[in-house]
Amino acid sequence: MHMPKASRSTSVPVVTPRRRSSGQATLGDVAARAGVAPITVSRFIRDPRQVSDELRTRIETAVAELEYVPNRIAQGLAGSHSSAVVAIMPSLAHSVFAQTLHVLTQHLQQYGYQILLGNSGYSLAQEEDLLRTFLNWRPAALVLTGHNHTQGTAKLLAQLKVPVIETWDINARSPYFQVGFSHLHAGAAMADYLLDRGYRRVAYVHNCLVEDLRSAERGRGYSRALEKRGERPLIVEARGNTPFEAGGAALCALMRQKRRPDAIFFANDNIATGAVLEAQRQGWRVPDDIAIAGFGGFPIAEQLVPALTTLQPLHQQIGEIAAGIILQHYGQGHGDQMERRVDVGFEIARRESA
Amino acid sequence: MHMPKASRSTSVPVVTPRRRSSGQATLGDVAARAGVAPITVSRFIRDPRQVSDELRTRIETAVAELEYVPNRIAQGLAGSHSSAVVAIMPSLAHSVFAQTLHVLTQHLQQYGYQILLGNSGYSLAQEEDLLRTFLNWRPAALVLTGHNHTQGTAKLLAQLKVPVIETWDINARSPYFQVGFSHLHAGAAMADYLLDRGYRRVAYVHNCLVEDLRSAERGRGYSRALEKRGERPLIVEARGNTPFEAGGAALCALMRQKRRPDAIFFANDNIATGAVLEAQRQGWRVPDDIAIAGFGGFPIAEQLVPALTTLQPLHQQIGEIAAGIILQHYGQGHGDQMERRVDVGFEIARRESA
DNA sequence: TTGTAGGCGTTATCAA
DNA sequence: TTGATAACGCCTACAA
Repeated sequence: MHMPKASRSTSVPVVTPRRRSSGQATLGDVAARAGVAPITVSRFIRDPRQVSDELRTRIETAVAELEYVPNRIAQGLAGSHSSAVVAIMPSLAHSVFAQTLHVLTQHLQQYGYQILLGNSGYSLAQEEDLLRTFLNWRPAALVLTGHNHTQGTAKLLAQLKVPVIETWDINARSPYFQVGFSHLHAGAAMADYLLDRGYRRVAYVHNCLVEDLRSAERGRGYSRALEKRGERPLIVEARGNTPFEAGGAALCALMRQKRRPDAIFFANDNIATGAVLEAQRQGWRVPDDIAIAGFGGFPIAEQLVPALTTLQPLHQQIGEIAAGIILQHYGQGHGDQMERRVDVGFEIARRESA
Repeated sequence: MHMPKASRSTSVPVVTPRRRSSGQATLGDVAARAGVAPITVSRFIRDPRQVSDELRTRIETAVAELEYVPNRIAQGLAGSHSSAVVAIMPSLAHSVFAQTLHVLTQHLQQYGYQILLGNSGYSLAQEEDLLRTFLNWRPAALVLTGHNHTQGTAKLLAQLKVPVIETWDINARSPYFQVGFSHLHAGAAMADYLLDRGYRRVAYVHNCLVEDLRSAERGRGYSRALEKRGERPLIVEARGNTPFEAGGAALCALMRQKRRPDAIFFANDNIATGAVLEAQRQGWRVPDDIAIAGFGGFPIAEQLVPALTTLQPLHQQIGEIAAGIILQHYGQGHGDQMERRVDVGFEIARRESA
């Protein structure tokens, strides 16, 4: 038994060391119970093969009996990084980002990683702030959205030794992992599709999220495609309390113009849906009076009457691939691939509305 | 200058202690530079008023010069709690939870809290697992969904000394903070509304998420209301790849029954939307052939043709109120209220579909 | 394969 | 108000 040294010249017999702990079993507790040194348990936890069969059994028993769960905080402090994966999203109100996060969470959780969530509100400055804060958690990896960052962010990222993954966008010059697709190509592809279908006056309508650089990038792709075929681009901002309202309002505004478009490419399926429903209320026929196309491949698009033609990024896997990169970096999961740039691609879901 | 003690009787002159650190300035570095003890800097960081004016100035300078940023991991290990707030959600694929998280994040971020995100997939067992892991992070607060937990979860929660907030549901017996509304009442309210409108054969259709206890609770409310008025409840499960598909399929199935209902109450607006759109395809008139009501007050509901009657929980504030409780507990934010149970209530948005 | 010693960066406790 | 000391729970480096 452990006997605390007597305090100098006082007669106080035994002072129980007051513990600050949370009552959870620790590595030391397991070690004591199994009759081994703490470091052996530590090895067992990280890689059971490093421990002999006999000790392994004893430790396994002790772990089970004490319901021991490794303390990730302590691991993080002692090791070079924690088990936290930082994810910074521009918004969670958008279902696509929520979806990515959902999948990311699911995959990383089961391998013992935790998600530290940041919400940048489409602001690059906020992204940098969040990054500064999160780096103090010594994350095991970073998952960001897009490849546009402030200089400060770039500097911080450059010093990091853990994987950094940029999602949703692909850009040749980034030094980090990327999982996404080219929004420039996507915008051009939909514009080409509409032109090929015979529409000539094609407008592009996006939400007024100033900092959503990806929808702006699609707009650039759209513009280039139109100009290449001798048509004049028309980019309009939609405003409203909800994306549905915004889409409906934008449609009405465009239909009132003297030189009204014959097709509209919306920056996402929600505003496109708003437009389809507004057309229904107004009695405009889609696609005869006005063709409507969306972006995102949201589930609602397929159910609308008429069903919405949309550009569907194959983004379901973005979260999954991002998780895979992290797991593989740390030697977990199934080592499928490890390319620095994964283009998940997109396809045009050709339906009735355009 | 600091001189390391000579190792016992060896002639090795000076062994530079190898640092494993990441090169970041530590509390000790700041203390050395300011000529004070580390603990004094620690106090300064947590509450500058605890330090005399003179030392405060010196420490401030040192912090600035070294660009010192506290290590959250170490704080978490040594302190009674960290600056992380754990949020465990049943899913992020559902926009309502994503929304709550979105707001929670926004509010807590600006006060220096970080969100540790868990995804329980509607499983109480998983919730317990996540909780065990997350408790090692010594969170400053916990935000959970619902008041149903495993025994293990309950035991863990009972030991905690930080605020625990259950969201989305209200139940008188819980000892924790609660922010939400009564799903039992909500279900009954919509059933009563439909009965009051003259519908007699009212069915309830919910998604087949076995563990979504809240939609089941609304179903119970619906059943009670019907029985109280002498009608027979009919509860049906909707199945499909997407909620929209599921709603459409459920509608078709019900319309084919010999004793077909004259009104359907859907467990959420997405499946209700699927039903409205399916009715449109099938040529069934809503509400004349079949009345349709939803739950959730999703933005799409208002835009549909016909617009969807829905029960709208006033849930926008759930995340905000939860954040407020946490901030107030730690003496931050604006001290509005601090009731243990906040009923955000709901209202029936009466529209064309029922 | 197993163990010892010391450190990771901070805060709690107690004493001055 | 300030400081010395010992946690917090684990991991790295090195030795046996």
